[in-house]
Amino acid sequence: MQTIAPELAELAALIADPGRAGILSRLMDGRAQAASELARVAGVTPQTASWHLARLVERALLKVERRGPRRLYRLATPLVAQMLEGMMTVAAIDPQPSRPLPWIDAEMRRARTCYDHLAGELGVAVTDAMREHGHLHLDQEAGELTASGRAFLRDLGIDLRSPARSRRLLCRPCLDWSERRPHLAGRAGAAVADLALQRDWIRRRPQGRSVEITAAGLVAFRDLFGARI
Amino acid sequence: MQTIAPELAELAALIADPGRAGILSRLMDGRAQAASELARVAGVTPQTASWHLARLVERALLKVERRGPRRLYRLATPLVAQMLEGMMTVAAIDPQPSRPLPWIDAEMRRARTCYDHLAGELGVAVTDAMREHGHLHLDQEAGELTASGRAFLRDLGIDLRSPARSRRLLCRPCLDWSERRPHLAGRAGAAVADLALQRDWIRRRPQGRSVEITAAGLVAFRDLFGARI
DNA sequence: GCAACGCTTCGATCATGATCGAAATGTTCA
DNA sequence: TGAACATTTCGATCATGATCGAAGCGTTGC
Repeated sequence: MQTIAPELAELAALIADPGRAGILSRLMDGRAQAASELARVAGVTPQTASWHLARLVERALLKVERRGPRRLYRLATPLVAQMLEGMMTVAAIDPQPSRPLPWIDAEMRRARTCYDHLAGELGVAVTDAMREHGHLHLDQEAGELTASGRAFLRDLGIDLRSPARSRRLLCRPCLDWSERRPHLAGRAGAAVADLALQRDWIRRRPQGRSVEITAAGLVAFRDLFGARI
Repeated sequence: MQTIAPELAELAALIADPGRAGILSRLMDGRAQAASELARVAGVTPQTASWHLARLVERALLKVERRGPRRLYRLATPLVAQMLEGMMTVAAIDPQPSRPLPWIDAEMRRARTCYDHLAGELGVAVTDAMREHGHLHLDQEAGELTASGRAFLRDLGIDLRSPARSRRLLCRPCLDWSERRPHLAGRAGAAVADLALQRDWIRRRPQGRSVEITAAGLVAFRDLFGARI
């Protein structure tokens, strides 16, 4: 039975090193980072990080662009982010009753971006609020934006039309590994996160992929979305 | 930045061994298999397979049930299957221009089950046909069953109502790693696969997770679904 | 109870790959 | 052109874990 198992193992081996896992995790916000920053989060020397990065690029998990004397690395495709989402979900479950759950950084748990959409308590609260207001149907597997939801996002100034065809799919669930419940992803989720950044409801923290909810953001998420946050 | 990276690496390390990857791949059809069968597909001795299986169970990727003198292993949750789907998708891409694509077993490419739904050429053909008949909207991220699609499945004898609430989500895409295009998954996909097995349109092959399309199945998929297969 | 069978545990061996110091490469700016 | 800086390459060392033979355990059936 010739199958894909060898490639699967090879891919997994690439993620199996704590340094490389840290690098990939750091890049899950979709932005590009310099090699030195990635060496820092991986907790290794620059030369070791360079070795790791070369392997990740070679296997096309990352792509690199030169910006002056530094090299910026980012996830090669959204597919890689989606794969990592799925792995983190399983990694966070680990329902070994005896073993205590890993303590997760409070800022990460509170609010972060997951590639292009909101995650953490914030992401789940916004999703729950939209669901309660009838803007959204969502379960672990699938999601659907209602007419009410389309109108709601339109009123917020989000244009969901795109150069694609008229009938479009906007909404998918993404299982939040820290909250263990689904939050809004897909085009609609990305649009909400974009809006929040543009209106300064959230700000990216200089390091890590957690975000800070501004005072204006707290008001907006509560009043506009009805989120309990 | 305390994050989930160490757990991610640990999880990946578990999949990074070719033997364990083969075992997990073999179990992707959702059924339980005996340790000896899994040793065979992994290409290792029974004692080595036992060691691998113990690690996978300990980390809750698999669960085991004793059936007489033998032990049957299966994926612990659908979440594990979904994670492996995502990894296989990335593993199959590997767009290194120089390296030739792995040759994929013809039977696997033709038709197989992906946990609970159809995959391979068959899965994609059925999905495409449903899409062309307006039963389905599907892109890489999200999916939606139309009213026409609900009626179509109802006429086939598929009852999509479940003990859950009335407005339900049935449909998600699953990126087919051999065809590199999305096929139908979620509750609707599982229902179609169930139907095909019940009506003997497909038969599970004794070993491996590829399935055989019967003569009746070929007719059914072509005439009932309009699939080009 | 005993034999047959499936599976697991133990112990020793062996290979792979992660690491960092040192040095080289490449880019920018003066 | 030369200095400063980011990153990569090279080489040697070291730790982890995959493997299988041999032996042990547990279940079934006679």
